[in-house]
This record gives sequence, structure tokens and C-alpha cells, in this order.
Amino acid sequence: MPNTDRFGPPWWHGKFRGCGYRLTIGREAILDVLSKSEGHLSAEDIYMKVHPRYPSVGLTSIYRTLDVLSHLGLVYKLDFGDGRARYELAEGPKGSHHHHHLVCTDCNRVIDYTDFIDDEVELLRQTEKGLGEKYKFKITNHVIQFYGLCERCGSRK
Amino acid sequence: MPNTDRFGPPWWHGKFRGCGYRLTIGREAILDVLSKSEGHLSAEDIYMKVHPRYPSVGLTSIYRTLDVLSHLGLVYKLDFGDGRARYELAEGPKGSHHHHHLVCTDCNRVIDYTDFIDDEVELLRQTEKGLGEKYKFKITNHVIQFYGLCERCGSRK
DNA sequence: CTATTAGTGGAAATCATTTTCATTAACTTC
DNA sequence: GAAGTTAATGAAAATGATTTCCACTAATAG
Ligand SMILES: [Mn+2]
Ligand SMILES: [Mn+2]
Ligand SMILES: [Zn+2]
Ligand SMILES: [Zn+2]
Repeated sequence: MPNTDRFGPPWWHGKFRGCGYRLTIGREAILDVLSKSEGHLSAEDIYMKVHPRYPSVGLTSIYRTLDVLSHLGLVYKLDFGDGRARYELAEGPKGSHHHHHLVCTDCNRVIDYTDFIDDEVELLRQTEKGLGEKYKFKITNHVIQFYGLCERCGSRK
Repeated sequence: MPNTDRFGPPWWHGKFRGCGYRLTIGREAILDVLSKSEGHLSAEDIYMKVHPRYPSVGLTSIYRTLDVLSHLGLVYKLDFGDGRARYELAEGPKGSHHHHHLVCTDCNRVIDYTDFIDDEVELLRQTEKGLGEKYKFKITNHVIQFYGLCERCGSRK
């Protein structure tokens, strides 16, 4: 049930309405699942979480909605090398919980980290400015990912 | 023709031999194409460049070889959001030409940049160290990509 | 040179994502 | 609230990059 924790409509209604998008059951259900789940969900993961409560929402619409959400900047579409796209909310109601990723190239485990984020973000801000000017690019987003072997895969010989 | 610009065998022979991999025509041809091409080639791009000279090398082997090369760290496998993996040489004979990417979310154009790289790389080194220790991760690589609208797509209304 | 077996090509399979199209339901207007 | 407009949808089929299978080939060791 697309909850509003009884303090007015979910925080995303505004962003949606402004862009001429209709607010459908499916879209709400998907945002609801994303905002209540930890981790990096694939389209099918989301489908499986939405389906029990809203069996009428099809996988096709999950894909379509994720596409809209990522174009709206509400959701990040990520690639961790396991052959399917994964999604996470760009920011929660309390503002952004910005983080970057550590990806194991062996088992595909992903760790969110926020350590060092401040220095990184500060540098990124400058870099974005410089690059934006030099290449006339309107930068809206960045991805930083470190790849390597996680504790388990690294020690396992 | 897997060239050696007549100064001994191509620089990658050593890396290969050490790991128990056989040095085949196909593998040489692929490395040769990668080292002589600018840009970010897909498996099929590479196939098309290899095919005229070595019609016996199949697409399947291109995929297999790219996989080996990226596990060896000779090649980076990249995702720019256009539905196929793209590859670039990790470093040329003259050492690393390290760079990061600016990706247009509208037309998928990609710009390599090296500006600001020094500061970024310095910060990344520290971050890698900190993260490696805290999460017991053996970090071997990183990806930094900025997303936004390129000059053409940004101005086009 | 011969033996060993990693590597290969081609066809078929896989499977995440996209397309198609007839139907539904959000939002606007009265 | 009812009707009209049309964005959005579900189901099925199509797509297309990548992987799997397997009989065959050829790189390397001895
Ligand atoms: Mn994350
Ligand atoms: Mn590049
Ligand atoms: Zn791992
Ligand atoms: Zn563009």
C-alpha cells in the first residue's frame, strides 16, 4: 500500500505531477517498494515485491516506470556487471543519502560506502564545473565505483 | 597483422605467457585491433575489424578473449548505457593513458577526459587505501563517469 | 614429432529488455 | 459525478547481446 505515513502525500508526488506524468497505482507501488527496500534491486526483484499486493502490475510496466524514474532523476540505474540493470532511489524523504560503491569482480557483491564521500564530492563538484565549461556538458550525475576482490573472495586463495 | 613494429614481440606477450594462457592468432588479432583503434569498441565492432584479415576468427572467440583480457586487467569493460559492453585497452605500450569519461545520457556520446585527472587520481589513491582497509577489499580498479547532456543535446531545447 | 588439452567456430540456447497493439484508467472539463 | 481525451498498461511476441554446447583444431611441452 503506497503509504503516506499519514503526513500528507508521499514526497515524490510533487516531482511527478510537475512533469506531466500521471500518477498510477503501478508507479506508486514501485516507488513504495524502492523506498522501503535496502539494496540494489533488479526490475524482476521489484516485480516480485510488487506482485503479491498488486498482481495486475506487469513486468513491462516495471521496466517502463524505472525508465521514467531514472529520467526524472528519482532513481539511479546501475550496472554491477551481473548482466541485469539494478536500481536504487536517488534520495529518500529526509534528503540525499549519497554514497558510492565497492564492487567485487568475483562474486558481484556490492558495498555501499559513505566514508570519504565528503572529500570525493567536493572534488567532484570542482571537476564537474571545470569539465562542464570545457566540454559544454550539462552534468547531472556521476558514478564512482571501485572494483576488486571482497574479503571472502580475496582470502579464498 | 599482429605487428611488432619490428622491435621485439608486442608488449603484451609477457603478461599473457605468465598466466598460462596460450597465445593464439585470434587473441593477437584482437589486441592488435584494440591497440590501433581509438574509442570504445563493442565485441561486434572488434569482430568487424578483425574479420577481413582473419575470417576464421569467430564472434564467440571475440567474447571469450575479451573476457580473458579483462580478467587479466589488460582491457577495461565499460557500460555507457547503450545496451552493449564496450572495451578499451587498459594501457598502451608507452604506459598508461589513464582517463575518465563524460557520457551523454541523451545520445550516448562519450568523451574521454584527462583534465583534472591528477587530483582525482590522488584522491582516489587515498580513498582506495582507506576503503581497502576498512572493508578488507583488494581494490584493483575504479570507474569514474559523469553523466549529463552533451553540447548538442543540451542546446537542442 | 607426438601427445595433451586449451582454445575454437558455428549453431542453438539463453534471457534481460523492448516492441506491439488492443484495452484500461488518470486526469481534465463540464 | 459523468464523459472525453489520451497517457499508460498487460500480455504476448520480438529483439539482440551474450553464453552454452560440442565436435574439432592447434598451441605448447617433452
Ligand atoms: Mn547503493
Ligand atoms: Mn575511454
Ligand atoms: Zn566477492
Ligand atoms: Zn548528446
